[in-house]
Amino acid sequence: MGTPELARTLLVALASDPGVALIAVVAQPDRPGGRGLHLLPPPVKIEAQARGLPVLQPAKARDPVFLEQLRPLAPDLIIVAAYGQILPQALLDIPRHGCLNLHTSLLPRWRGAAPIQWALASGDAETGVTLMRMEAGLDTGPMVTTVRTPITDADTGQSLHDRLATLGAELVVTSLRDYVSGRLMPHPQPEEGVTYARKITRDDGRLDWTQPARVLWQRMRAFTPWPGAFCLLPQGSASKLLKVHSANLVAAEANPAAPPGTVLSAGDDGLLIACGQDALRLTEVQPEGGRRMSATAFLSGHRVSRLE
RNA sequence: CGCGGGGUGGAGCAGCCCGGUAGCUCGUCAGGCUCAUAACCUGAAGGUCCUAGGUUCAAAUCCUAGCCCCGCAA
Repeated sequence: MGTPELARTLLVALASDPGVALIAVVAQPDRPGGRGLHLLPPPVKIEAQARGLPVLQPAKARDPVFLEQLRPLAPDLIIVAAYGQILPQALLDIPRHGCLNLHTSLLPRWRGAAPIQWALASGDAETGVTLMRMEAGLDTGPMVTTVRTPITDADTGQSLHDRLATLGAELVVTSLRDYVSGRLMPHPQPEEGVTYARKITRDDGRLDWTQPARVLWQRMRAFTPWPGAFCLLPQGSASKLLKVHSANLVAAEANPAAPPGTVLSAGDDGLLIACGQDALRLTEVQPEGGRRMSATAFLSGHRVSRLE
């Protein structure tokens, strides 16, 4: 059971394991998306269909009709990755070996919806994936295995996601047999260190210049590719959106007088913006309606003294 | 028919409403100055103004259709 790219990666790994017999794939229903709001099938569905696997897409996983549909399939095990819905106990009880969840953090840190992003946004030095036995609670179940990976300055939500997806898929494939045979026993999560990774919203991408530059830099990378980082470009009475694709952290030279958002300098090396503490050098931006471009290119057609 | 912005020398933009001389910043090239707030001065090269029709004496500009890029929304 899963929905987005993470689940697709896992599905590919499982499908290539001759020891695993996939019975069915469960994903969230197709949702309208993209320009024009066409109905888009989730990545895991596309992959499953390409491999001729049955796909179930219940509107609600707790729907009794769905549960009765699932029960006769008699799965030994259900593996879940970013399915996107709470699974009721009645569902967790169906497989003989229970349900395993692949969670993209080092539990109990960052339980919840957006663990990859919040690990990055919070400046964690490392993160990882946890394979855990599911309980009714939100990511509270006992852990089977874990893989750790350091977070580098170059990491973004995208790069971390891809890496964790690969690591996670390998982890599942390598530990599946030991779990089923009982050689790998789940152990409870520590009670210390629990944090929650709440869902990301559009507004999380908004750059608040009163924040320290380091925080903005971390959030920028965390929220790539979505919602990305953006601020407002004052234009007459209105304001236009300005996305920031890449930026560097710059230690503040003495410039306490400049209010946050002030353009400290602009030139071939980008746009230097005053923050609550230190400064951020924007090197690649994208004005609303335009394509992404270097800050230098942007400056050729725009005079800007302040961002909001 | 979800909403909206855009396609103009190599790059980024203005001009379009109110048709009539191709503009600005950067880059390139040549020269000057001598080291400059992102913005020193002078000169030069470089453009089928996305495409196809239409209106007009005249279309980057108005009308119609199409292609391409992007933001919001998910």
